[in-house]
Amino acid sequence: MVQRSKALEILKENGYRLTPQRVMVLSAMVEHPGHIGVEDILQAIHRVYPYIDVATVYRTLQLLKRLHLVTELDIGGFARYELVEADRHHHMICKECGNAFDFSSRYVETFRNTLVDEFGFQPDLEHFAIGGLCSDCAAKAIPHP
Amino acid sequence: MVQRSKALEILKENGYRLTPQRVMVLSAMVEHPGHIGVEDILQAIHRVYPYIDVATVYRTLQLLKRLHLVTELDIGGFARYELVEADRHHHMICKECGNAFDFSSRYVETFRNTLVDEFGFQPDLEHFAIGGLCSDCAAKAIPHP
DNA sequence: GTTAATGCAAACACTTTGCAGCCGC
DNA sequence: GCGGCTGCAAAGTGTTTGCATTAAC
Repeated sequence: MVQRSKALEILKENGYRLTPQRVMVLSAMVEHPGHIGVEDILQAIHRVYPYIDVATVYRTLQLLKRLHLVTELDIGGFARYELVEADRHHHMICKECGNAFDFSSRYVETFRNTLVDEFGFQPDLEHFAIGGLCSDCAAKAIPHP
Repeated sequence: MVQRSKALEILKENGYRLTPQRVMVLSAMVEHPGHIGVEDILQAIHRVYPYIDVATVYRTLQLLKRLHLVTELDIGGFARYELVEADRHHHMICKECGNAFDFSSRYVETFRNTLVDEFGFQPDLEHFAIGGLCSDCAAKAIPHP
């Protein structure tokens, strides 16, 4: 995983300033591993520093995305972000409870190979997410609403 | 594929009224096979009947979705819709040119089985889409922007 | 004639942008 | 001290909702 210090270093190397806000966004993401929404980040930081603005968080996330330090996940109406990890993994997002579960990229390797071989399509597996029902919610599955 | 007449029948069977607006939304989708956004639907209908409202289109699409006549695809900031086809397929969406390509569901069957077996997660493969680079755009690939 | 569906406008949630002042370097 | 960064406020998207009127049945 990308440590916070490493990320800060990369920021600096690319000529960006190390502001407390940027550090706090990174800290929030380190402390909350996995997919995290802007609202969550904001809330986490607010406990420490109540004056940070949504716009700053968005701008910071865009910056981190541009530097390939975080990835953006668009499923479900709003964006979630995640620190880039050394061991790539992907997401199953339950449409019922909204929880997200990870699975290792090795599960999709054969699938990926199929797409490349058959269609020459190069899937972007960093942004890969799949919706569905988690085992819990599937158990209490509801008939058609 | 779900024909328009069949879809209208299903609406009727479920006690919904057959309004011209609903027929027009269905017609627009039949004439524009594949993933289509609300804006596109609106534009298509406006050529024939300029008074239809966005809200009506959204409400109609929600209704059709509830009846499993269309599926919704959330990738990329706004929703796209598609008539349910008899032969399920999925989508590769090129991030460069925006084109969408289909691939048959048999390519994901093994992948699906893995998720079910390993995690008990029931992926919703009607809503399945994957971003990436199509072969054309991959060929003219650009280094990091 | 009932009742559901439409159009309109207003509200919504999430995200982006313009700008004056601030602060990391 | 310079220039990038922040906070604030305002605007921009895409989508949803409340409500009076209209039209399908």
